[in-house]
Amino acid sequence: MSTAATDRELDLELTAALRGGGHRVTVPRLLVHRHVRRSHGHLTAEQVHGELAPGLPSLSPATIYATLDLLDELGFVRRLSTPGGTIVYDPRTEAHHHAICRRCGRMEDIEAPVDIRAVEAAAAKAGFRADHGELQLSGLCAACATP
Amino acid sequence: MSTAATDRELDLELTAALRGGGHRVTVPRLLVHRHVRRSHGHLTAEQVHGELAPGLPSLSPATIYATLDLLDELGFVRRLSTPGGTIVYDPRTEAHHHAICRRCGRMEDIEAPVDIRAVEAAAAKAGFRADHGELQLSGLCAACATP
DNA sequence: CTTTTTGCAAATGATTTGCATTAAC
DNA sequence: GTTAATGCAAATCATTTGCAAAAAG
Repeated sequence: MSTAATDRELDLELTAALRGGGHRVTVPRLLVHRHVRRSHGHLTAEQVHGELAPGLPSLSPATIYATLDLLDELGFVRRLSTPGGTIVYDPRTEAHHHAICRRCGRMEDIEAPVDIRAVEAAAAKAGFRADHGELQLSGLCAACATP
Repeated sequence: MSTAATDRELDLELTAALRGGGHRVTVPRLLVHRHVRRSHGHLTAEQVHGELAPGLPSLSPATIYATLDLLDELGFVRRLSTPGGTIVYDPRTEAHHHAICRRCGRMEDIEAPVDIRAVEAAAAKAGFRADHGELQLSGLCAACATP
C-alpha cells in the first residue's frame, strides 16, 4: 500500500480536491503539489522555488507562497513554524510530532503517541474548536549535543 | 503566595542571573525584564518596544530583540512562534500549552496536563536531548468560530 | 581603563501586494 | 467570453548587522 504514487495519481488527487473547492487546475499547482508530496522532510517556500525553478523558470515566489497555502487549506500539507520563526510545509498530515534543535534549527519527526484529549477538552471549554494538535520538543539534536 | 512581585524583587532576580552568566546589569535589561514578567499573555518584540518607548525614547528595537533573547537564555521568558510565523515571548515558563486560532492568530494558554514521556523517549532514542515540550492546538477561537 | 552594551541607521530576507497578462473553464 | 491565476516588480515588515559612542565593572 505504500508504493510511491505516480505523478498521475498525485495529479488526479489534487485535481479532484481543486475542483471540489472551486479552484482551477494549473501547471504551477500540479508541480508544487507533486514536489511537496514527494519530498521527505519539511520544506520552506524558498526551497520549493529553488528546486522547481530550473524546470520552470517563470515560476514566481508569489505563486509558490499562494500555492503552498492553498495546499495547506486543502489538507495536502501542513504549515508549521519553528521556534526560530521559519515557516515550513510538512507533507505528512497525519498526527505526529517534532523535535527542533535550538542550536541548528533542525526539525525531526517524532513517532510517538500523545494523548491530547485533556488539552482538547480544556480548549473546548474555552470555546476553542481545535482540529489539530502538534507537540514541539525543544533541545539539542544529536549532532549539536556532541561538540 | 502569588503576590505580585515588586520592581525591586524582579530586579534582584534578574541581577543575580545576569551576574551569574557574566552579563552586565543595564537599564534596558531591567526595564524589559520588568515589563515582560509583569505582562499577562504573549508579547512580540515590537509590542515591548512600543510600550516601553514612551518612558525611554532612546530604547532601540535592536536592544529589545537582543534583550528578549537573553531573557530567553536565562530562562525568564520562553520564545515561541505561532503557525503564522510571528515570534512571541511568553513570561510563563512552566509547562503549559497553547491554542492558536487559525483565523485571527489569537494565542491562548491551555491549562491541562499532557504526558510527553513517550515523545521524549522517542526523541532520546534518536539522540535528541529535549528540555522542553509544548503542545500547540490549531483551530478556531470562540470569536472566530461564531460568525 | 577595558570590555560589553547601546543606539542609530542601513542592510537583509522572507513574504505580500498591485496590476497587467495569461490561462482555465 | 468571464473569471481566476500567474508573473513581475515594487512594497512591506520584522529582524539583524556594523560601528561609533556611552555605560558598566
